[in-house]
Amino acid sequence: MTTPTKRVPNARGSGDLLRQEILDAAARILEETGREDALSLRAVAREVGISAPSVYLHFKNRTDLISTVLDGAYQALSAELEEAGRTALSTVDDRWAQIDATAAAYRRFAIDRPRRYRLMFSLEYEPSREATDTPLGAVLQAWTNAVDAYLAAHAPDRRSESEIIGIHLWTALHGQLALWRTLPGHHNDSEAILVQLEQSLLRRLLPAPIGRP
Amino acid sequence: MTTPTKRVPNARGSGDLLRQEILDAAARILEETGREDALSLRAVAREVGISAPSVYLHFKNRTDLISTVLDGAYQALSAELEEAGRTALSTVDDRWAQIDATAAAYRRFAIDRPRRYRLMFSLEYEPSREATDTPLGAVLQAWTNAVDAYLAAHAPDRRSESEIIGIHLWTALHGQLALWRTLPGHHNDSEAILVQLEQSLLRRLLPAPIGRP
DNA sequence: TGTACATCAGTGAACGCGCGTTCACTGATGTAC
DNA sequence: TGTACATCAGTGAACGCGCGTTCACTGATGTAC
Repeated sequence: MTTPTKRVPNARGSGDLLRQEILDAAARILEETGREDALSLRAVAREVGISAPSVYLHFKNRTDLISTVLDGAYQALSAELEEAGRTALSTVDDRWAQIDATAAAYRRFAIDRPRRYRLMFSLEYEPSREATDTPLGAVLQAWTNAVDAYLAAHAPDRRSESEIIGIHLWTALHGQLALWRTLPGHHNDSEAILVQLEQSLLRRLLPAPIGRP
Repeated sequence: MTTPTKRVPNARGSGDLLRQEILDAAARILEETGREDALSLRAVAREVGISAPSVYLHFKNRTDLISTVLDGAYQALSAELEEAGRTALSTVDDRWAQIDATAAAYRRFAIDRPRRYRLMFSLEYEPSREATDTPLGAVLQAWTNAVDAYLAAHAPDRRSESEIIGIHLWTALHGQLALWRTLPGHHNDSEAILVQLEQSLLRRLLPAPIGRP
């Protein structure tokens, strides 16, 4: 239905508009249309309504486009994790609730847009840069922060373990998200088993809260 | 260098020979040649030295070929896990060593042939069948068995947790294998950090052995 | 105020590639008479 | 013992597809004189 005429060029100096449109389209594909394999440059161009070569005006090549998309996704993830923790804390002022909310936010992020999550962690497009100080590093940081806040409140003598426990939480929850569909009891595809596993894991990896033996 | 002449057909009634050759070739590609994405039917045919259509004499289509390869891989994995546990047990008669050996075998399986492991658990080719009684189900069973043997020896009152702890071990180790390259300290790509994480996880998820407080 | 020109944003056609699958075939081997 | 024939294992050519990337281009807009 869209007229196949030429796109009206953006005003001069506003070349960044199309760049953003391209990234938005990629996000949309990752949410809805998605193919079974990764994003294709042509599919993104089609979604925006431009010709394929136009993408090269804004990205060096397909790899560049994809890693830009991924950087945005990692940033969105760490932001959502931090935000969820903050909100929980300001609502009920409970460090356990903070961790719990962080885990739930991570689960939602992965389950609600599975294609995006898969692309993020299939890791064919390796981070290549050093882990810290990187959008991906910020994801781990969010976990470590939540754990550290919890330990500070409930087990101050174990704060040296904040990072290792943060790593355990992240990697273990990622593993659950990758494999839960293959577990017995996954029938009808309900997330119930996933929530159970998540709770069980938190209880096993974190020291019990003070005041609730 | 191979003569591009026609392949000498197998003797009558031995059609299964080629079928096995095809599966072997797929395994070889998954170990060495491997492309960045999944196995292609044509690549497998090339590796065997036959024409692409010949594959259809033995497999319904590409999906059928791949899921046959995967079934074999799941079986190999669960067999290696059980074998590692048995060997450790007969060598040192120590239930902790059994679990430890199982984890190490899992790590080797994943690290030594990363492409195979990725294909196995990228799960684009969904198991579709019910989880138990399936090659994939046997993998979980191997974990549960190892944990149950350990609990029977060291914490008999917690044997009801064998399955859930088995699931935690499996999913958590899978998560570590998926993400360890993105963690800080992974520099020079050494597995050291992975081994550390693995040990740390086992200590945190399993009750301490009797007699070693 | 008018005009030549540079610049910018974007296009259409084409390239060569590997893919899964289909089709009609070939040629050796075993079997029936 | 000889021969016609069915069967089996495998082939070559072709299909239509979507892909990433390159190329020479177009046409509107701003700027210099």
